Amino acid sequence: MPWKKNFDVDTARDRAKALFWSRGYQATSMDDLLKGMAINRGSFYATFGSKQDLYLDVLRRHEEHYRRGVLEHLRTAFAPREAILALFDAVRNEASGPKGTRGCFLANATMELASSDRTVAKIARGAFNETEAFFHAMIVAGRSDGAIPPTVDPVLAARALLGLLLGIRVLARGGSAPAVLDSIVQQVDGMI
Amino acid sequence: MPWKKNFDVDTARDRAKALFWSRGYQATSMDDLLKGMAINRGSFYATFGSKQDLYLDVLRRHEEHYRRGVLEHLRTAFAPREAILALFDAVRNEASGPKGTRGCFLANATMELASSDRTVAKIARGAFNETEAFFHAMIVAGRSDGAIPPTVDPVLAARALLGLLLGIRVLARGGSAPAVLDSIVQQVDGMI
DNA sequence: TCAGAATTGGAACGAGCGTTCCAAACAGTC
DNA sequence: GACTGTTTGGAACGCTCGTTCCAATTCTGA
Repeated sequence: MPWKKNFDVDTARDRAKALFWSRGYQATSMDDLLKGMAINRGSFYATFGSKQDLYLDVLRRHEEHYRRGVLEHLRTAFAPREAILALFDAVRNEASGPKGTRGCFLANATMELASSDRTVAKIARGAFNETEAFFHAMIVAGRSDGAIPPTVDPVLAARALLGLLLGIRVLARGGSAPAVLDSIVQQVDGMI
Repeated sequence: MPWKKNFDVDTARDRAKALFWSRGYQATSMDDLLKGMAINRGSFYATFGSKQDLYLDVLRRHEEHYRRGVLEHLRTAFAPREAILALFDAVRNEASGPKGTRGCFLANATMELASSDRTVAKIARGAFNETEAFFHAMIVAGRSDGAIPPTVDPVLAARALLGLLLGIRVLARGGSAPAVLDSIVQQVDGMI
């Protein structure tokens, strides 16, 4: 029997994700990756295939585990209206923190690659749709339990919230003042 | 005295802008540029300095002439409330058209380069601030002329509108359905 | 008509890219 | 302790990148 790799695949992938997240796909070179992941070329190609394979793998995992997990957590841990506010709050806090200019992994991927890479475009579209569906479901439920006024149109509001969520990320990546992000979160509070 | 260039500098720059806009900075190679601009290396470097110089030049011109021009036009051609709606309408229409996936030049530049290039970050920040100021001024004026209810907070709403504007662009670049963009514009109508 | 000056086209460069390849190192099995 | 099959580290590859350089070309002013 062969021996096991002497590095942790998940750890290496997480480090790669951090690099892709803050620098983007093209601006992250193989040398950056190898140094950041603390492995070398042979191990990299044997384990992850190629730079592109790794990126898509990271993107898919982010999308299927991280993002969905967050929404699922919000769905179960909060009342509908509070789930929406908690999401915006979390994004605001993250954007105001040290890693703020990383923005949103999915939004970054969309802006950089969606117009040239169909796989990325497809993943992004799916993520946007699911997030919109999350907002929609929360608004419908919130109207039922009385926390959200019935004047709020679920379809319209859900899409507007999706737009605001992405907008916050762009502003964050551009280094906007936290006060601007605060205002948007406050506006969401008044909107639903 | 020397002779004149036998290509039009402005035309060439416009063509370069189109390329940068749809593909981004890094993904546009020198060969792409030379072919698209229909000039050759010597002329390029003699006229525009370098790829980076040209990009920053294009970005600055877009920012100082195009974007400011649009806002100025809206300011003078429409009543305050209608100016805001007209802006969103224009963005929606552009995003639904054939060039929709280009997104917003400024937003694209921010996402791709603001975290690594201070000049880009500075230009973007300025543009965002001016756009926010435009919304703020229109809301204040709209409240004065009665078109916008006094319950709308100028600061909060202006920032939310800025967020929505950028969000629309991200969704557009990701290839979202026009109906989603329509909904957001509709939501803006109800928001102010 | 000719000298002067800037443009033009294209060859060439060095650097960096992602990737391939392979000998050496190694863990587990017989 | 030799065999087996992977992993490992690093040299090397071919390609593309942005840029430089220069001889030929082209137009203007004298």
